[in-house]
Amino acid sequence: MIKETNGIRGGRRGPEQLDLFDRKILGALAEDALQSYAVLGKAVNLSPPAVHERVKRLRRSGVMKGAHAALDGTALGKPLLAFVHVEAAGWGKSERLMQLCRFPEVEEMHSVAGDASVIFKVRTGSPRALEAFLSQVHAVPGVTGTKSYVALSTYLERPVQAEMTSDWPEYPLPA
Amino acid sequence: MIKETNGIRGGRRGPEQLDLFDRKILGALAEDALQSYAVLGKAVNLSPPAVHERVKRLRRSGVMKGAHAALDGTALGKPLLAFVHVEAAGWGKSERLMQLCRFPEVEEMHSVAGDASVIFKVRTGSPRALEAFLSQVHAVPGVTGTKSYVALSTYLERPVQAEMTSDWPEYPLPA
DNA sequence: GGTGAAACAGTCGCTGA
DNA sequence: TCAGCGACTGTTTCACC
Repeated sequence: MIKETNGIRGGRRGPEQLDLFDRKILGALAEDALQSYAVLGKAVNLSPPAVHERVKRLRRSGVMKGAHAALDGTALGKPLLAFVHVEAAGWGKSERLMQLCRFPEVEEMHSVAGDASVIFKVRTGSPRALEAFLSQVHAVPGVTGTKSYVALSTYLERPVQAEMTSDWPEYPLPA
Repeated sequence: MIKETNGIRGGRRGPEQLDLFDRKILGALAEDALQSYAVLGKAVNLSPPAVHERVKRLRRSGVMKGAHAALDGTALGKPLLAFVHVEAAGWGKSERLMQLCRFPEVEEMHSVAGDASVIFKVRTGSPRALEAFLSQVHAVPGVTGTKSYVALSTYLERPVQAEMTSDWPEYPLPA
């Protein structure tokens, strides 16, 4: 006989709900993934092994996919950030278009609903490099046009946040 | 007398150029910020203390700003990703608009050149929550309209890459 | 999930080139 | 002056309560 120690159903696996401890741990790791389990445990009132156990579980379940260094694009020689909207005849997502992801300048690629088929987020070293990317996009069969939005200032750029505003409509604007 | 051992000028400090070792280290840390200096050193053929010294220097100079955990939006209960373009009368960037960054659903905010003043990247739990965000945007004085691009699929989403394609125009499409 | 101990890696000082 | 080596400190991680 199987003892049900996991809450509701013993057989449930995968999309298990996250409790407040998990949210706090994930939020702290999203801010700084390099802090030790000791300080992490202090922040959430848990022992280091307990934190470690939860982090391992969160990584296994796929909620936390890893940790990445945050690099400064300008310092790396890529001061130009742009969002490129691609309009295409028919179904925009083609194998040919996805090959553009090979370029290290491309950071994101989404297919979207709206008056665009695909949106690229591109960080280049110069307007010339952005032009070269656009020429590559236009060389893809089916592409009918592009619209580029060059970032003048970036006021916020952060990873996925663990918190949610529980009830949006009534949520007050924070002071 | 000061010996010039740092390449060109001994007195230069701050925006020092990155050599191939730095690029490799940064690239490896962008992929996985949690790997030890030992394996990092093996990857770039450097001793662990040497790698550590370089990482410290890169953090001081601001090229590497930190490390963040990569969380899965869907697993966190935020399956809906959207880019919201804000059109505003006059200069779009207002203090009132920047307060929207307080919402954890907002991940990016850029002022851009093009037929939009500001672009938000928003990750919400439901269409209802996105609607609530849009209502907050429209409540900001000066905002004349919004255009939302809801992501249907995300084909690529990665941090700033350390590599650059040295010469874009002639760069061949990778197979 | 908490407590202890062992294994491990990060960190500093030293030596050699 | 810089890279490689060894000892100390702190963290990770395991077995047990």
